[in-house]
Amino acid sequence: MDMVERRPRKQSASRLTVGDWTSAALDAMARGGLAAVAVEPLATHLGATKGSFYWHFANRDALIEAALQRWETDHTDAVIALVEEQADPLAKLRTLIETVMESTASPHADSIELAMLATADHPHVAPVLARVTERRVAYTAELFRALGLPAEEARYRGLLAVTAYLGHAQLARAAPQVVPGTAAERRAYVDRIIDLVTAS
Amino acid sequence: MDMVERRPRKQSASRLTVGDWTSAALDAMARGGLAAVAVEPLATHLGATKGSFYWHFANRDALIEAALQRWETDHTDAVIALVEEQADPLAKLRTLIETVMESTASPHADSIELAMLATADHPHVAPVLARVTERRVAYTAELFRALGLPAEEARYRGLLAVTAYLGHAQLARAAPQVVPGTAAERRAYVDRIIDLVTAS
DNA sequence: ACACCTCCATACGGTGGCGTATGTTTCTCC
DNA sequence: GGAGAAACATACGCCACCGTATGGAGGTGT
Repeated sequence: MDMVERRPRKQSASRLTVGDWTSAALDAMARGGLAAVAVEPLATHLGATKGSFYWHFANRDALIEAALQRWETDHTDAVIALVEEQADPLAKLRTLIETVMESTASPHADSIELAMLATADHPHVAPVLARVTERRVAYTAELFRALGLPAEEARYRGLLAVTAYLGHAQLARAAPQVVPGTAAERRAYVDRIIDLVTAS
Repeated sequence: MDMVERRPRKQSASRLTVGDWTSAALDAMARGGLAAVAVEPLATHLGATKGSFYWHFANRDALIEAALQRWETDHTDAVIALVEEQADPLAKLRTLIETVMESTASPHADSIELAMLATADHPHVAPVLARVTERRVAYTAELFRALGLPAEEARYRGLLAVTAYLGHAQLARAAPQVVPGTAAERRAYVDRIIDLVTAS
């Protein structure tokens, strides 16, 4: 019943692993949302059939769970690692906001997150979103604390930063024409937000 | 082919109108998103059958279009009317932000909007969202202009305000535990956002 | 009171996806 | 090189929903 990977063996070219299915699931989610994570279309996309899938997973739900779990670990780790390369707290903060705002890291990941927000009520998605969001607020608040702000104020700033990020993501998708078009304008826009959030 | 209402007649109790169906569609959308706008479940919910529906509408798509159109007109009018009751621009701005942030107007409408954001890519939803968002940014920018800010700065502030609104809506849904819990805290939080956006 | 139009119910065929049952291939190991 | 397990393919029944076809009930005008 557990979905752990067996010992790798030789892994001949035309045989799928649990990882292949979860990757395909995340891809599908980035394109068409959680509803696009459907067994039969995925199988067709991978050049296989359902028979393969139901050997690796108990059902569609198990695939969703596996995909979300992998996204949660991969995604948060990647961003934090990128930010922690910076030395001082202010540089970290700027790097963090610039990264998530411009989605330099991965537009793919951004699509997945939008898809998750679009299905925030889903029993498997909700806890993941809750954890990731809480972690983001906490981490950003920590940066503000390192900048010398008191705990309450730092937490508040973290909340504001995450709010701005989420709002920007929604805005860019719901009405791309209102958001600054050129890279330079967008950069100025992000700078402005950073100034606002970091204003004493 | 046109879906205009016929002359009202007597309208016996157990007969459905186009308006009944669109209302039910918006209700369903508030509960389960666009996917919940399904003909047969709606018919059951209304105590009718598909036969009734397909007399009033050409297909499911026509119902979605009608529902979205009604939401667009009703919703935008309601908020603007409420705000325009205020006298000076600053009071208008505060009323606007407080209203949309606290969702005092209608939690029902808020659910519908979240559902629309969740389906922002849908061919019928996308243009509605684009228009509404643009109108919000423009209207808020107009308020800032009335406060004496230059056009470019006003537009930027309007963008920021809408961003904060959307982000807050997403945050409240994706991670309710991170957002201030008590009414007093929430009020302070909103006040703080207003200060930030209106800061010179 | 009869024909007529409006509104709706019933019944049907079609599609897409889920999950299962049961073969069939391919690898592994001895 | 043959047994057994692992990884698939095929075929099936099932459900939910869409859209159509057709008949029937209820108002409407004359």
